[in-house]
Amino acid sequence: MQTKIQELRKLKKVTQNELADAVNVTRQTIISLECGRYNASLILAHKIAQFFEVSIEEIFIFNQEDENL
Amino acid sequence: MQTKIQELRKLKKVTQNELADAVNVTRQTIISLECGRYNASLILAHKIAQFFEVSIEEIFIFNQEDENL
DNA sequence: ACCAAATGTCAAGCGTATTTTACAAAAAAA
DNA sequence: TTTTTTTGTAAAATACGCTTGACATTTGGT
Repeated sequence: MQTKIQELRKLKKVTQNELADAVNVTRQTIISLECGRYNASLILAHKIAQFFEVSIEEIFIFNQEDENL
Repeated sequence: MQTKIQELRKLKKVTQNELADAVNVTRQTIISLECGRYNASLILAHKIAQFFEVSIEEIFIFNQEDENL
């Protein structure tokens, strides 16, 4: 699962820590999402999308390899 | 977390089993989602949205009580 | 070159989404 | 009414998102 989190974060000039605080998770979680290590929960995805004022589909990129849960 | 899964499913005249098979999860998972027992993963949400040809935001309804992960 | 902030890695643990199996109730069909 | 399909419930096991804490590396400013 790829995401545009890092891209949007740099556009908005926000640090990992600031984003983590804003959506109420650990910095670790942000790092892992940016590095594509695992898939966010739906609610976290929604919070991040809200933070950047875009839709979930605009941030998270689904490819065929993500067919597993 | 409320969803419109049941509503869309009945519109499309699809059984829980058929939907479960289509998105590659157990029928239990569909039941639990329809009953709002827990929150779907992002990928599952995406697959369900794709199945019904709508956006994630059109199916899953986020309310303030979902502020926890 | 130095210092501090930002980013990254690793490993153990907790909570919860999802699976599995088996069975019960309701609805539809015959 | 009987049979089959669909929907629901319950409990135990597994998988994985997320946390915590400690430490390493990179980046930028002075």
